[in-house]
Formats: sequence, structure tokens, C-alpha cells
Amino acid sequence: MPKNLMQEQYNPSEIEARVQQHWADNKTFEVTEDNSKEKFYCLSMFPYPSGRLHMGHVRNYTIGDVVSRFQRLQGKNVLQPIGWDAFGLPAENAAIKNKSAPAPWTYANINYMKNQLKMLGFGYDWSREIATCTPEYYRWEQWFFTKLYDKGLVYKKTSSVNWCPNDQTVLANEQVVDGCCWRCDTKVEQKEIPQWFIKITAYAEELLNEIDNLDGWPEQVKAMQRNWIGRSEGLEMTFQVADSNDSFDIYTTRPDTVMGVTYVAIAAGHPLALKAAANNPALATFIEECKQSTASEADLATMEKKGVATGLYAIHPLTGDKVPVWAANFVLMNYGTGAVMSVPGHDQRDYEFATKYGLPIKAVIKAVDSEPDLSQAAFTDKGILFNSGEFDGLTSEAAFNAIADKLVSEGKGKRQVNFRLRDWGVSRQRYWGTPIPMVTMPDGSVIPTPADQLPVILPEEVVMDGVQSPIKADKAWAKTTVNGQDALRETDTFDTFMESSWYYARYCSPKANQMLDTDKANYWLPVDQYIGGIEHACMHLLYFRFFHKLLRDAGLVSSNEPAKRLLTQGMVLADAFYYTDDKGARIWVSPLDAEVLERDDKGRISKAVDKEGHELVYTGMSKMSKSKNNGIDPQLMVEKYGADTVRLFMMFAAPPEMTLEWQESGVEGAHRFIKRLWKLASDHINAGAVTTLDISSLSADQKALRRELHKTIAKVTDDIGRRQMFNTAVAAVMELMNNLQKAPQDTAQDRALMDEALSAMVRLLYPITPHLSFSLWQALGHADDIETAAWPEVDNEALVEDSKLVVVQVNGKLRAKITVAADAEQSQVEALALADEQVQKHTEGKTVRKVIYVPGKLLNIVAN
RNA sequence: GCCCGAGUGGUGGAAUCGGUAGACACAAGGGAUUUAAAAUCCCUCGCUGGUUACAGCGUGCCGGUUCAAGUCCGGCCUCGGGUACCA
Repeated sequence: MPKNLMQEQYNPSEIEARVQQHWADNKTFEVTEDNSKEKFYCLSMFPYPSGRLHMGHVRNYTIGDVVSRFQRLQGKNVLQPIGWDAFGLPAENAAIKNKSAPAPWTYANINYMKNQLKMLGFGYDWSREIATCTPEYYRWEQWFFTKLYDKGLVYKKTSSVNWCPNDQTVLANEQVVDGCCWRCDTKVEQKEIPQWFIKITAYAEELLNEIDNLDGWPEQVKAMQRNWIGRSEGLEMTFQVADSNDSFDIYTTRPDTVMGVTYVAIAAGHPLALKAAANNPALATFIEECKQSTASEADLATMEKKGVATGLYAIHPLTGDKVPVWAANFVLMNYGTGAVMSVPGHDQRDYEFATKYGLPIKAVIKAVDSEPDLSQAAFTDKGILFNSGEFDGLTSEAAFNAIADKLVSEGKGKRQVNFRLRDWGVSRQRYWGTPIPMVTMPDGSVIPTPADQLPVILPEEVVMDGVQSPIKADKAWAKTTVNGQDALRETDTFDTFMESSWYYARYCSPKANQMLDTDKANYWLPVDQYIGGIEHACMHLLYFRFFHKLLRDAGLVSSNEPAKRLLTQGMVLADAFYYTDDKGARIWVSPLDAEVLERDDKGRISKAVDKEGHELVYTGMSKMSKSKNNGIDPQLMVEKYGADTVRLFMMFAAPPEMTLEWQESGVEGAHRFIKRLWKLASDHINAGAVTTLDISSLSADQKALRRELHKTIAKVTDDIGRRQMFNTAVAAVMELMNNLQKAPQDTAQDRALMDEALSAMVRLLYPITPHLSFSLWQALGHADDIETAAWPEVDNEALVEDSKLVVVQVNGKLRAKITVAADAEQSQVEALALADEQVQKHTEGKTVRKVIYVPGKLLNIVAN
């Protein structure tokens, strides 16, 4: 094969610019539907255009690019699109800070980050790029929402938000710090306002059941989704209020403990509590206090549990006894029925509450052999009923049915399946989002914006000079005409999870003058490989699955699930250093500016200084963040080492699902490897033409080297394709190269073997270091681009070994290693093992009781 | 609080289905080359004892199952992700 003489010096910036230009000129990664090939749709979660790429992006998109390029060399028609999740809170914060508008900030960021993505060499089909903040995108979201409304899957109800009374604005949970507004430190309140909801609970059962079919999803994510949906079977039962016509419902998954109910707890906002508060000042005060708590589940679960007696009593539905009704801060009006039964003997939270307020505790469940000790804690296990009248002696399971049957027959309860999952609140009282396409008519009715008036355009030329949404501030914006009548537009916008719930489908026909081109969508979907952060396990990935089912039920796609395989990548960490200034404040110094002066005898950093000579405190590795000033700019690294080195280090440093520690010395190691490979290839190529490999004439050493080569091909193929352990794929190639470097190049067959190895290695590395591989492939004399080459094939003949290494253990401890013929029988291996000096030493004076043999691998002699 | 993960040499990690713990790298130490440095190449490198051979110990902690446990089971500890308006 003719070779092209190569430069001996590896020059990444020159190579990468040239190869990237080649891809752009040839539109290498633009694809269309092609039924002659197997399709492969590889999708990485699209970025929020925050300003610059961070290492988390680089990791996510490198993984996606590795999978895409690997699949391409498998001969598949690979779609790898990219776009921008362009609506969101940070654009508003930037706009308020700069007294400008979110749109230009967003578009400038997109422009900048797009160039950064190109610089990293990702093989995207840029003709399909979408930005969710454009009317061409969000109009179809608006249209689809009105269709969901028509189907009865959308409704409006009041729901609480975090409200800053000083700024007169709604705050995101993130903007509430220790119960106060992050801008003005005012105590945040809960405020009830009307909001739009989508009925995800109508799909709860299907979303749960189909988790079982998601074979390509990590068990971790599936477990989290199952728990998030939280299906439970229980009993809903009605309590009458004593001396009144009022009643309320509760739900329990433990009907077997009903005989142990000693009080009930209702939400502070429950209608009965509000009614009772009229002549109970302590209760009224408590209800006011409860309005000042936050809405987050973590806060609710960890806050001090408090309550006040309402003065009301409820009738126990089985015993007819009167039990007190308490208002409690841990019962929420928005969840379930807003009331719970309390069994302090068998529920720990109820136990603590009862102990705190001196409420009675009654034991009704015991273990088989003993009554529970309730002096310290509740007995929460299931068991046998006692103190329970006619139900005494039943198991918890039997009592569940007996008690449920009795209450159902008396009309006091019904069996019910409940879900933890709540309907999806999609209203946001913010500007930079998709306007919700609903209008209020003069008669007060609320209807969808008619299709011919879509899209409802979000004005981009606004000034954010305060916290209020410009489309709320501008009273004229809402005014419109529907069906010849004056109408008012909804001024809330959608949750940005709406846009990210269907972008994967829009990529199939990004410019279609309809939501989706169904034929194209059905060609590409479902996504074959989806890649993104584990932090999206429950919310985004559940909305994503939900939307796919909505699209299916609207006849727009034919599959049931949006993605076959999911990979969740870990975070990127870096060293963090600080010094303390004169005022005692910690000044965080970028790891790039920290010079390590000393390491202790174990090699750990013990002394470091910054450029001004401040002595630094080293705090170890933590997540790259602004607050610790330890973010590493990918662009700087690409400029310094080249994209291939950055990509190689990213893939080598850790398996994709684990956190990755950014270490510049490791990046240098990756760079060194590439330079060594470059030199090996250029020495080989510059030595001139190569003869054909003649397998039958190879020496034993040459055969051994060729076996290493083909074992490496098999391993890398499996590591990238099946296991997605890119780090061990890289390690295998490094190992092969160490062997190749030592191989003699004296004969024509030595050189022919080197040629086979280099040609394979360049393709094995192509997914990870595409620019390098592109160049070396050309230099090795191939006329066509590497993108049209086939993945190297394993020669099974080359893998055959005539002898094997068997480890010999005595009582499970390694004592010897013996080499045996590949087809040796157990008896032969045993005889060889027992003849070994070390084995004899450890079996001396003992009787062999048992021998375990794992063929060709291990022999364990059990002796005593 | 609850749900889901992770924890292995000085460091990142490997060990794929219960079968050789530490592959591959980084750092460190020693050497070669060099006027010198960088770069490159070679050697050592879990801990303890021992000149070596080798022996004992060793995968966050405690206990268990097994011929055999980093891997399985029970109980903890620490760190991380999520917790419904950050994306």
C-alpha cells in the first residue's frame, strides 16, 4: 500500500483545524432517512446556553460522539443532532443584572458555544440545529398543549408558590435561601395562585409498568423512577366530625393499624382547620405561621414537627370512639386528601408527635412471640393484631383485607391505588419561556388560543429593569381578540421542562411546518442511545417518557418509549485551593494558578502558592463550580493540548458513569500517548512500502503479538459497543502499543504485522481521537476517508492459544501458577499441581478433601 | 427525613457471571542520554518482616454465607445525586 510521507512532529492545532474543515466542507455528518442501512440515533442532552462550555458538557458530548462514530464504523446510518435548551432562569438573572434583554444574551451564548463544540470535533448534523426559544420551535409546543387541553389532559387549579412580599415576585426554590429571598433577604411566604397542570397521573400506571421493558436503562434510574411514581395499595376512609355534619377523608397503606388510631392530623390549610380557627386564636396563629414555610420536600421532612389541637373530634370509623383532630405543619393540603390518620404505636413520625404533645399511644400490632416495647420508639414492622377486638390474632396481611372489607361494606371506605407522583404544574410566572396559549374571554371562561392565532409570540425586545416579567408589566401585551371578542392572554409561561420533553422528536424533522413529520420521526425513533447526567433521573427523564406517550396517543409517533438505551454520566471534579485574606475571607484560587511546591512522602500536595505568593490551603477534589473557582475552561485545554488529547483524557480517566477528577498531569499523560503513537506511525510510514502479511509464515513471537492485536480488537469492540467502558478500551490500546513499540522491525513480515496493527489501532481510536485517526488513516495510504472505513474485524484463528496458565490455590490461597496444554484434562492439571514444590509445602501432612477445577483457569485444593 | 449511588496503593482507576486484588495511567524515587535543561528511553513502586527465597496482612467499618468474597447477604459509617420552580 502506498504511504504518504509524514511529519514527525505531532501538531494538533494544525491537524484538527484541517480535519474539521474537511468535515464541514463535505457535510460528513449530515444524514437523511435511508432504508438500506440500519439507523442509529445517538442523542446527548442538549445544553443550556449559559455562556461557555464547561467540562460536564465536554464529557457528555465526548461520550455521545464516541458512541456515534463507533456506530458509524459499524456501517450504520447515524444521526447525532444538537441544539439549545434556550429558555430559563439564568437568562433573566443576567438580563436583570445588565438591564438588558434575555434574548440577545442567549443568542450570543449560543453563537459562542457553537464554535466551542466545533473546536472539540463533535460530529453533529448541524443542519438540524434547533433553539427552543424560537417561535419555529415553541409554536408546536403551544399547539400540542391546546390539543392536550381538548383531550381533557390539562386543567387549572390553585397551587402554592414561594412569594417574596418585598419584591412582589414568585421565587424558584433555588432562590429561597434559609427561608428568605436571595435578593432582599425578606422572609418568603407561600401564596396560592391559579396554575396550569398536565395530567401525568393519568399515565402513572403505564409509566410504571413499562419501566420493566427498559432493558437498556440503568437499574439505578429505573429504581428511582419506580420510587418516584410510588404506587401503593391502601384504603381511603371517611371520618365523621363529632357533633357536626362535616367529614373528611384520609388514605392509609396500613389499614391493619386502624385500631391503633389515637388522633388524626389535618393540614393547616384544611377547610375544617380554617373553620375551627374562627373561634380558636391559637389555631389561627398556627395557620398563619404555617404559611411561612417553604414548599420543598427536603425542608418539610426535616423541619420540626408542630401541631395545635383544633378542638374538634372525629369518630373512629370502627370503634366509634372520639379521637382529637390536630392541625399539623407536616400535613399538606396539596398532597393526598390533606388529612392523615395517626397511629403513634406503629408509625415513628406519629410516635414523636404524640410523645411531644402528650397524645395517647396504643399498641395493636405485635411480633409472633412478644408484645412491642413502645417506651422508646414505634413498632413499625408488620405482625399479629392484638387489642383489636374482632381482628385479634390476624396477621397484618389478613387484617388489611378484613378491615378493608368491613369498612367498604359499611360505606365508610374504599380500596384505592395511590401514586406518589403528582400532576405536572407547568405554569411559571416568568418572562423568558414559552407563552402559555390560553385566553380569558369576557365572560370569564378560559379557552385555548385558536390554532390560526398560533404561535403566541414572546416579544424579544424588552428591558429587564426589575424582577417583574415584561409581558406582565406591559398591560397591552395581554390584549387580543378571539372569535371577534376582546380577550386576555395568559401571561404565565411554560416550565422549561416542556421544551426538553420533545426536542428529541423535533430533530427528526427540524424544519417541518407541523410538530413532527411522522414518517421521519418513525424512521429515526426511538433514540438508540441517550446520554446525560444522573441528576435528570426522575424529572426530565420521566417527562421525556410521558411526552412520548402523549405524542403516540396523538398519532404522531408509533413507538411506546422514547429511548432504548440510556447512559448517565458522572460529574467532573477538580482540585480546589484557597487562602484567607486580611479580613478573614476565603479567596479561592484556580487550580491553574496554583503552583505545587511540596508533596509529602506519600506524594500528596502539602504546599502550594498562587502567582502572588499567597500560601494556599488544599481542600482536595470537589465539583467544578464558580464558588470554588475550580472550573477548568475546556477551550484553554484544547488550545494547549488539542481536542483529541482532551477527549482521550476524558474517556480514559474514569468510567463514564463515575465522577471524574480533572488532573492536568493526567492530561499530559494522554498527550504523551498520542505523541508516542504519532511517532510509531511516522517511523513506520517513513520507512517505506510494506509487503502483504503472510500469516502462515509468522514466527511464534509474531503470532503472539498478532494474538495480542486481535484480543485488543475484540476487547475494544466489546468495551465500546456493549459495556460502554471507554476507559478500559483506551487502556487496552495503550497496552497494545507498549507491546508494538518493543516489537522488532527487522523483517518484511515484522513490518507487515506493524501495518496491520497500526491500521486497526487507528480505527479503534477513531471514536475517541477522530482528528488523529483521520490523519493517520490517510498517511497509512488509504484513499477514502476513515468515516467510510469498516471497524476492524477479529481473526478468530489468531486468538487460538496452545497453552494456558492455571493458578493453583491451597485452601483458597494462591500457591503456584502452572502452564498446561490448552486441552489438558483435570486429572493432568491436578497431577501437575500436586507435583509443584510450593503446593507440596502447603499440603504436607494434610489430607486432600476436595479439588475444585475451573477449566483452563484455576485449581483449588482443599486440604486439612 | 426519604429515594438512588459511591468508598480498592501516594493518586485516577482495573478485576465483565463468586475464581490470580492493583491492568492501564499519574505522582514519586533511581538510572541512561545531554555542556545543561526540556523532551525521550530504562528500572523500582500496596503494607509489615526478611539479603533472597518467602511468609503474614490488605478492597470504608462490624458480622455472615462459600472450597473461594472487592464482588453475595445482614447491620453501620462517610461522601455524592435527587427531593417536583436550577437545568
